[in-house]
Amino acid sequence: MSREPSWDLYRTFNAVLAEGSLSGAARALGLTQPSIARHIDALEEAVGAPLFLRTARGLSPTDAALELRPFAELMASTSAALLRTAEGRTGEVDGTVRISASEVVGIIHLPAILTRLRQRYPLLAIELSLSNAVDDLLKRQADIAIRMVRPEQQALLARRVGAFPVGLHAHKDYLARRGTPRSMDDLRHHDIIGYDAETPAVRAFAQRHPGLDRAMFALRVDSNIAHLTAIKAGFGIGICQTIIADADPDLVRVLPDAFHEDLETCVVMHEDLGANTRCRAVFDALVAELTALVRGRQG
Amino acid sequence: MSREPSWDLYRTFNAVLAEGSLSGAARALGLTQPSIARHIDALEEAVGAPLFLRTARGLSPTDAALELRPFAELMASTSAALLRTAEGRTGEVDGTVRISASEVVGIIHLPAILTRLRQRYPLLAIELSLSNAVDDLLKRQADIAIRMVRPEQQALLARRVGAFPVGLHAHKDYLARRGTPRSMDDLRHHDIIGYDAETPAVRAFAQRHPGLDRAMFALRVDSNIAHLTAIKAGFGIGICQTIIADADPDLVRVLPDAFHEDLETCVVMHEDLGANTRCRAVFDALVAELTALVRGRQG
DNA sequence: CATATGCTATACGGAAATATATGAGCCGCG
DNA sequence: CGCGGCTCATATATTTCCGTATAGCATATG
Repeated sequence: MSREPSWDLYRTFNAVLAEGSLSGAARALGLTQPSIARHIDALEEAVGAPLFLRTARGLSPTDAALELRPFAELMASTSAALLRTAEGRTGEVDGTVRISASEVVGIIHLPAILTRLRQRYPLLAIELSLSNAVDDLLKRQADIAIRMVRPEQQALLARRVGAFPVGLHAHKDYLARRGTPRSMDDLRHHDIIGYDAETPAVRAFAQRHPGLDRAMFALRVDSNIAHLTAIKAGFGIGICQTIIADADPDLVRVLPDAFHEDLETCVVMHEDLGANTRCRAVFDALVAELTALVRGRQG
Repeated sequence: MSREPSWDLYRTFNAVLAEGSLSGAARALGLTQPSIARHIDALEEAVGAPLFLRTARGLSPTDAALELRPFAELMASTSAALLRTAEGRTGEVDGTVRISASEVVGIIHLPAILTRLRQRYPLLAIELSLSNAVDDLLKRQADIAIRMVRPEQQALLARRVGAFPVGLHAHKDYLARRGTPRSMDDLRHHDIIGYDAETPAVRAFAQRHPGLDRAMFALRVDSNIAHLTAIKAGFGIGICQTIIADADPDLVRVLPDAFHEDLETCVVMHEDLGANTRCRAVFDALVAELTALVRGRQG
């Protein structure tokens, strides 16, 4: 076997996949188109298979390229994580921390917390990645994650912060217009805001609450933030965290006894980062703030 | 910020960490010592921190280097996994598959299974990584893993093959010499083979079996294979899979009612490899063979 | 104390990879 | 139809990087 190819070829490979053309990749990487072409030629030689079909409008990836793509992307995110970790090793809390969280946490809860964090550590930069994907940490796409599921993974440092209670809510105008349901059965005559995609999480949810099925959803959307704004707009009855609803005097909890869930929440970090001053500081602050947020709710 | 450094620098960084010297790394990578020195200089420039202390006896890593090491190693194993995946994309089952398994599975159960697999697919090469580490798949250090814990990780394709029953066993010569225990309490007067390190798994085991604690272990060793050979040598009473003990007429099960465990076993693969002909074939074969092995035991 | 054997650091010529410049093909638009 | 904008491919010039050779230093050995 010939010697291992330069790892830079993988970076070029990523860029070509992302841009769809040699010249686009060249612009993205600050190189020139002939160099990119040579890189791709070399990589195809190394892996022993064509990776792209050359057309006049650019390059389209072959099956082989798509199969190799996740590996190259993992290398890219790992490299980014390495540079992030290396950044600002001054003993002070500076540099960049990348946090992965759900949309709701990132949009509703984190801003205030991050504001305080930034005031305390003026050199700290923060990147927020909002999604419900749960494998960000292992793909090194984030340094710290806020998760609603307890990670069973070793090599991860996890700390529980408590449970966010979740319930059905509606705007008071909606209830004035349509009446307040007295039982889960009453919900059949109401406008329910529910989920669209059939993800495993949604299926599990449906199993826990047989009274709420897809057929009765008047509005189907995956974004929990969209749920919240639809509730606030008086569209109907939907699910949101009670902490959020309580902060808005116009929102009313519906069927608090018949429907309630607790979102167990953890702050999670890769153990490799445990010794990193900056990540550690952000981790501890997130744990403290979120714990206080949940506790404050209970008190 | 300056442009991202060449990813090849990380490879050099790994080699210097592994070899402990510039010239050693140069030999390992097939480059020359001045090139390695330039790479390390460039990397230190890029991360903005010294990575090694230069001495006349080689280079010793700084804290910064140790902090960055896991990232660089992940890049290395990812690159290796990419090349493995790219290998032999002929539609046939050829190329290399890397399997991670426990020592016992890899040494006792797999050889026969792999023999049949190889006869069926003569072009298939197999790499075996035997350890009890469970994060091999996510670090891309293996394509397929055989696990005794159910992975809660998404992005992993897992299939149960059943449970391997485990029990206390001893050589018949030992029992002839020392008598057969009638109860767990009797074990206090016997030579017990137990574990050395205080890993979480061992702690959990100790909690399930309060009758067996570290103080009464006459031989403490972590390798389950060493347990097995010690049992066969007549050292004392130890734990091993009943399937293995049953194959040896000299071994006798002890206290079958008072002590038994079931090792739930899964074959696990990263979902990225689900479309890969070769990995898929090995995955399916492992599932079929291990299932038959466990079932055959029960029948 | 002299010698041998590691190691790193530095200087310099040559090979390799890069950028520049140019050509050819495809597509949309007036 | 013909033009401008995009693409990739090719040929040439330039820069970058690597290897060779050498020097300097520390340690081990007699």
